[in-house]
Amino acid sequence: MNDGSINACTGIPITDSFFDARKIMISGQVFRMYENSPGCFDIYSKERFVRLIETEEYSKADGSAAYVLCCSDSEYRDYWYHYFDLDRNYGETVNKVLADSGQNDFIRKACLYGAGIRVLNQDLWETMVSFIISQQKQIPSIRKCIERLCERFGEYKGWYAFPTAEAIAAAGPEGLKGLGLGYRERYIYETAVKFLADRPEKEELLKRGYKAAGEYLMSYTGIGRKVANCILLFGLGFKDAFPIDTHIMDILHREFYKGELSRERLTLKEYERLAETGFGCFSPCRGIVQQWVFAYELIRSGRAPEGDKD
DNA sequence: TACCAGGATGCTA
DNA sequence: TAGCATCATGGT
Repeated sequence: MNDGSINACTGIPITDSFFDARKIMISGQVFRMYENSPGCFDIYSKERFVRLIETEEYSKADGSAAYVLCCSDSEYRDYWYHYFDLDRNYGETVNKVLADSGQNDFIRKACLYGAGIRVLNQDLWETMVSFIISQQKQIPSIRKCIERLCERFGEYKGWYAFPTAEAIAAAGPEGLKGLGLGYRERYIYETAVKFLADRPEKEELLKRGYKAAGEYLMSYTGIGRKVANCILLFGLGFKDAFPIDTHIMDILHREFYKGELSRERLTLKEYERLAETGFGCFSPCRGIVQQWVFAYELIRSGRAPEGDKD
């Protein structure tokens, strides 16, 4: 992705104990994060790029290696600090979840595994497109589609920026062919057109609240309940949003459902009830726990994606 | 070859 | 409102 011209690293140390770049990368919430070489992570967000390097120069409280974020003070202050959710105390969340998880061994293990996974605050438009693409696709395939989309429509700045809605809308409904998007081509094109017409502002959607913002997102073609919850969680910062996908359904059925129906025969309403039963106690940060549980399930089942470049 | 993937849509009853 | 078939494409 990066052509190699971006190597300067002035360095902002990140020594938070609850920060694990590799786990964040493979956790399925972000698709443009790569481990370039061992301990060296490249992250692209909207039109921005930053490099995150694991280093012995700084250490976490437990003595393990911390990180250096290669950007200026102002870039860190204005963008990446919030992007990595560094204004949130994850230690408190971990302790609360461990205390509230009761006798549920799966949640305890997921919390201990996922404690370094921060729920990133990503760009609204980028999460809308990314999670429209994500439906019925495996994570490596999602990453490839998004990269091809960036290379075709993104502005080149030494790396490819995420395409603007203008660029995708201007390409027309036929312009998205050949990227491996399949039936999602129409969803993305129509979403770009509506996004340009509405020009939704993040702050305004936040004011509307979780429910109304979700309903607005679902007015786009290709955004249903699950994708809307991903956008609410990763793009708008509603940390209580709880996306229910196939993996979460597996978990809910296996760990919380005590009935006789098979996994396929349970209705979405029943899964929502199970989610409230199992995870309602973690409000107002159910989404963070969801992300830990999701990531742990990927690892546990051997389906975690590789994060390195092709 | 058959099946599945961080689902959504449109039709039918 | 619920249940169902269908929707491209890539990977195993």
